[in-house]
Amino acid sequence: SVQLEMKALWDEFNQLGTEMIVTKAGRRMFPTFQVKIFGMDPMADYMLLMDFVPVDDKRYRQGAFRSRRYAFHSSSWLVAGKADPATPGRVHYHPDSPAKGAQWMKQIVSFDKLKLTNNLLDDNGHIILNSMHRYQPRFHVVYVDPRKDSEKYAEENFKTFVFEETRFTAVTAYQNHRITQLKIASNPFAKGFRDCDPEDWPRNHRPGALPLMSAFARSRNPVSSPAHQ
Amino acid sequence: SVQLEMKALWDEFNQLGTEMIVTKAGRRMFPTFQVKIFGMDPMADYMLLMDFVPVDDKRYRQGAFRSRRYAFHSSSWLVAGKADPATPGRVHYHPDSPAKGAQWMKQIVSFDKLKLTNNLLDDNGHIILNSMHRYQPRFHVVYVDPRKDSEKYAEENFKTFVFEETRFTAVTAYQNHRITQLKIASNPFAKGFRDCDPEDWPRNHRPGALPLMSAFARSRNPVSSPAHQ
DNA sequence: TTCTTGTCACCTAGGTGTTAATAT
DNA sequence: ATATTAACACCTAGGTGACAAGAA
Repeated sequence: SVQLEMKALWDEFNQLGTEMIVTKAGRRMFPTFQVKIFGMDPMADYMLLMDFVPVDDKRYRQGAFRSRRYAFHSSSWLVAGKADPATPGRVHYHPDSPAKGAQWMKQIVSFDKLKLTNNLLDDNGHIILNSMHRYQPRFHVVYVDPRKDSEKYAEENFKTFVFEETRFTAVTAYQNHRITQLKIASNPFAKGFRDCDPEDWPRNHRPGALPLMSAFARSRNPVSSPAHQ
Repeated sequence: SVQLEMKALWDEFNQLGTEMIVTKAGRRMFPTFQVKIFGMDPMADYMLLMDFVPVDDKRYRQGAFRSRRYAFHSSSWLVAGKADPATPGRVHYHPDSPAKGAQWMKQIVSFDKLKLTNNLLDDNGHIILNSMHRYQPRFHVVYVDPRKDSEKYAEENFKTFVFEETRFTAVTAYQNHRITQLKIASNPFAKGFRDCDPEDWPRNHRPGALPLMSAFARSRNPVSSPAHQ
């Protein structure tokens, strides 16, 4: 059996509609997909891997609303048509694969080396996704069968785990400002964009508590004026 | 067969008498021990590991000379007595072990995670060495024998490689100023201590060329006065 | 006197969202 | 109008030798 780590954080994102950035060079996921694993044979070898399947066959686009002077993204997604043709999906093997069950079980397994890209020609082995499409991460455990004719038993040596709260929309830029703020509030690498209570997160964070979000406008670079032509 | 990487740099250090810093928390080696491997069975599993054996049974101490106002370390080592009793030496498994021969051979194998410590009670799995003693790094390749009674064949499944130019003295602080300067000149992490030709190293470095060393005295923090009571 | 320890400024290496410019 | 890209400031994380103080 498998237990999703940081489930509370995943839930919080999922409630807003999780978005993951995709870039040409590859971008890590946040939250990172991490699991605790139970019930393996400690002495047997296993391969751990992830892949990503489309949640539906739709392409999305952003709804928007407009103030007197500015246009803002709303948090609503509109269906924009049929999904782009999906190339055969890549898989990401956990870099420690293969390893013994004992090794996998003795600590949290983290897929923090996994990167998402929108570059169809990527040759870095990253996961290729279409922007503005929704995806479901899947986690697979493969028992390395020592028998010569192990192909025959592929079915029974293979187990898949799906956590629906890890679903997300692939984007090249964040569409929902609340997602942005929650990322800034919870990802240590985005600490530079926080503007309040540097102590209070994530140490004292409780799932029920209100996220420490700032107002819409944050002019970190007051030199440049807002773009509105 | 195995080929030592950065041999020219190792030779340059070895000519001066290589020193490696040991600390309580653990310090990496520089140069890093890296090898290219040839002639493995691409489909077989191998474990790669290193250990460190005393070169002799001596403890060393520094010779010194004295100017009118300051005492300097010389580059000469004096025998200071018999070696400290050696605890059973630890080994460092390359973190990718075990892996297929094909995997090991397709790129340089680097032991950059290996750390040296002088803390006899270290529980981080670092290599424990006695300061002021000389050591010879050794590189071992272990073929993972799939046979049930593999213990019987331990001898033939084991191969050791020794590069004498990687010998060094473990120290808690550098003794030979030329070693310090060569480390500063060639280790990217010490770039902050260079004071000349930031372009010229290591890009244009040739084994025959003179190392880009600065003079003895370098007062980076002019606030504090030199210690000479 | 000689060696060891802990702290520090200064780096490498790379993960963030922002922003302006560009592409579609 | 909307989506993508590339450069950037600002972080995390951790590897350097210098230095002053402490230990043997």
